[in-house]
Amino acid sequence: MNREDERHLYLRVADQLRERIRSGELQEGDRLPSVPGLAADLGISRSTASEALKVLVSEGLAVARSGSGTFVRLPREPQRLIRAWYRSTPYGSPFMQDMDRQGREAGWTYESQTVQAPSEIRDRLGLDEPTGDVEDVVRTDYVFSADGEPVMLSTSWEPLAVTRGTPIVLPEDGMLAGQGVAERMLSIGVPIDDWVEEVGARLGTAEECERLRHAPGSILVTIQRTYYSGDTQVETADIVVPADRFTLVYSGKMGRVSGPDQ
Amino acid sequence: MNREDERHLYLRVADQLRERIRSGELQEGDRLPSVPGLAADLGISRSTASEALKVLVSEGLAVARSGSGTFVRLPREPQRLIRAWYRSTPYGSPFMQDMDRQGREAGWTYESQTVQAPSEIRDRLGLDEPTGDVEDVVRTDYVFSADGEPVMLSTSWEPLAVTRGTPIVLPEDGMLAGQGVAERMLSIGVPIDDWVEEVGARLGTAEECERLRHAPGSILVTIQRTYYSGDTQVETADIVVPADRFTLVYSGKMGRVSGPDQ
DNA sequence: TCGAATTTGTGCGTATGTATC
DNA sequence: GGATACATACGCACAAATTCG
Repeated sequence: MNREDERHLYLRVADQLRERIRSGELQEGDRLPSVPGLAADLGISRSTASEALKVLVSEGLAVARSGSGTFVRLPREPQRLIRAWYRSTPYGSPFMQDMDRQGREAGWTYESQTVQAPSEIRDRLGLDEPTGDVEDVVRTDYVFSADGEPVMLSTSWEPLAVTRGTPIVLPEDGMLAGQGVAERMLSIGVPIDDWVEEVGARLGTAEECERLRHAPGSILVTIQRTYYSGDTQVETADIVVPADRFTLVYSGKMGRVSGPDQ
Repeated sequence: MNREDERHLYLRVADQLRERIRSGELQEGDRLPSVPGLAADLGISRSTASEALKVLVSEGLAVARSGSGTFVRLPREPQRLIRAWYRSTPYGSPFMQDMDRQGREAGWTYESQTVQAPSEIRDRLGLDEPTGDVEDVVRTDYVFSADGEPVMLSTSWEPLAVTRGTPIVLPEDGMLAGQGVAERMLSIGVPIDDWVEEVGARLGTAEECERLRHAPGSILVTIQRTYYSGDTQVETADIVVPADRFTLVYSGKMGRVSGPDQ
């Protein structure tokens, strides 16, 4: 298990703790030895003990709670997030459906503001160069949670050219709040025909990890989703989910053309 | 940009450095200020300066080279890998098509062997418990390259129950070598109707990173692909691509059922 | 409600090892 | 070899969060 007899003290201490987790001696939710405790037991400095615990946290095997302790957190089998079936449904957003299917309680918080779209978003929405300081999109930041635990972040951008003057300018306002983009757009006569998702992965920023209550440096799966009505983009969103919690499931029929440009 | 006026010194220093990268003052490959340099310039301790640089490294914006310095490493614009259009085509595998479209020269090496499927693969292929030591799948390991550079690894599993006694038992043998699974299966009267891809991300193992000529610890996007003919699985594959090189593009029409179990 | 004890996190200092130039 | 750089390891102090009596 050990590589090259491990020159560094903090790595050896981390190995030792990891082994106690692997063997089952320390179980999910158990408290790991405290920094001062470890230091005293092993005759090492508190800094070194702290470094060792940080290794486990960065590996996702533990979470540190300030003032309380460091606790074992075994990686769960990632949940499947279905992203290609039944995309349009009259009852709630795709996320809610997915959580329902898995018997978990979905929740979300959001914050909308009207802004001028940055250039990357302009590209994705097919907007022309801005004229002066005109605000031309509604940006909504979501935090989605399952059983009260934050699990997905999303930033949605909707062009005011599409929604201005309609009852759904603010996504989470009015009768169709929480209904998903497709239903809201349909209600103002803009049916969404096609979707495109661009999937990647990267390390989470400090801010993202904090909002997801994840260790800094966690791997995130990123989705850039764009919705089309005919040939025009009517919404685009940046979605991130922690890679250790979710896998995305796409599916389709073979040999069919199913993209927006055909 | 800053949240809650950033209580912590090392985070403020990190912000400052990040801003110098974002603004273009520090470019790809440039050396960031050294730990002692930062400490002297800003009147902070070396430990704090070191912590600030670690933040950028953990965000993937910089790499630290012991004895040399810490250098800016901007993420490259990833290539798009189309995974939902024109899945079945008579001319070459989906990977070849994709590279063609981008004007890059596709290549691959492979190695096939007949083995007994491990339990996880049995699940994915819907195989029963093995009887003794019977070998029941053909496993093929691929390394795909673009312009001579390795960019994608794939391990494919095909049940012998489907291909035994046919000319395509070995994927890269005979007339249909390099033609993709769908064409090969079709040639023996097994049309592939549906595909399912499960997408995740994780750190690459040392071996994977080496085979991809990537730095150890790179983030990989993982795909578990399964092909169905009717209700039976006829192939499954584990595909990995470096997250800094590729994003995956999926697309579809809204509100259609397009999965294998409907 | 308050305070004492504990724990993590941050920040400072120093020293040493080792890689790079 | 010498200078410089990062990484590890030690020490200490204090702040902030949590727990518990």
